[in-house]
Amino acid sequence: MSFSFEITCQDDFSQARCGSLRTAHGSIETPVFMPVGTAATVKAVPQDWLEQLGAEIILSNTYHLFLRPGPEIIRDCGGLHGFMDWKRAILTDSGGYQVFSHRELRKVTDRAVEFRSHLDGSRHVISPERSMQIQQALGADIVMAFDECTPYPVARAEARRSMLRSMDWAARCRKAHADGPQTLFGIVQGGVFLDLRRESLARLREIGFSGFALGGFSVGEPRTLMLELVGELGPELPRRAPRYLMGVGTPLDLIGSVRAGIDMFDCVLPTRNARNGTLFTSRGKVRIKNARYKDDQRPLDPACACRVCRRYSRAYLRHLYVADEILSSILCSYHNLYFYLGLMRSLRKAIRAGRLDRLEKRLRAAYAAPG
RNA sequence: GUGACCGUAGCUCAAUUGGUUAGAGCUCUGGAUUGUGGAUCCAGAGGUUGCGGGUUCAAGUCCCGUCGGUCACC
Repeated sequence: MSFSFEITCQDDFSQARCGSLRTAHGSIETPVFMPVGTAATVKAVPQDWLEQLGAEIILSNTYHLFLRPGPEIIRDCGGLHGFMDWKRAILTDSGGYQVFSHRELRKVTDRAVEFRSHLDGSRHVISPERSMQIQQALGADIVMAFDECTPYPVARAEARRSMLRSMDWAARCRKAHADGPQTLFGIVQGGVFLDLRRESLARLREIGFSGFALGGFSVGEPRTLMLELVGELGPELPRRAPRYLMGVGTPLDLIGSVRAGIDMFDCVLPTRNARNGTLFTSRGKVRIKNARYKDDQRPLDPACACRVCRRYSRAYLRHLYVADEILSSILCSYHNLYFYLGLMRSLRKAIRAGRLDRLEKRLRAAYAAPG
């Protein structure tokens, strides 16, 4: 058995819990944040820096790797682990989300998704079976079912039709999933309709998965609505399996969802925002391109112990960003991941100490709306 | 020195035969970014049209002078 999940601590005051996820590539302390490495790289962050940051698992993407360089090449290079020389755990997304975000390039039927490559316009088809096949070639420790991400806003009837299609696909993924070291997670859909979400979850439980994800959130719905739904659904997800909220989120989203019993997250926010000059600090967001930092010699976040904050000034970081220097992305991405992974460490610690409230209060002070 | 051409936003340029409140791109300033298209989007600021006269109901546009620039010729 190369995969297992053990709950090591349950918070007395909320649904939050700490756990340990075991994979063939090491164990993972939860709640965990998975940096996003779409194209077999967490953009601008070398693998050994990721190790230093304490990342125990990263996410990569079936859609992008399927188009380039192609699953055969990666398989022949020893799977994603060998290809990118990453010795810790990897989760691959199934490509379902790209079907959603590249809406204009696709055609969805019950059987499969036809789409045109965003790179060269070439035509391709991905079915649930094909997604499983590709993900097997990529060789991640955790693979996701191929789903349809329901957009927002959406009419209830359409949300149900979409959810049922995803559930049918989930069953096909289960069937197509080969025995081996990889483990398969199912994805709850149903838009913003709680009863549809429950129906989706019931079907997934029937099919049987080793982990359960909430998909289709943060697609434009009000943030409070998402947190409300996650607050309801989190505790209803199977207690003894890992619970994964896909694509989320901001620091406040994370803590709110952890309280609802979520164990796993991924989000492009820390890395994408880093490249766009928006940095996460203990005092809230810092937009390093702002003119006020032009001659600011203080560290980005005086309370942060990362190598960027120890060594460089805001003035220098701003200069790198404004001058469009490569080092800007590198340093900012490193810092933002340091912040996110540190936040997760603090969350785990707070759960064990029963002090989640205090941490949330502090975060809220820094990140209260708007932003 | 003589002649020709040109002076419009920080930069590069628009603006119908003279016709509303002189526009755009870039830059600049602020914001967005949630299972990543190294992408993109939104908003804002910025002008005595080199300067001074004149003609006209009306001048960035026509005329005169002046300052500055570029080129050609002495």
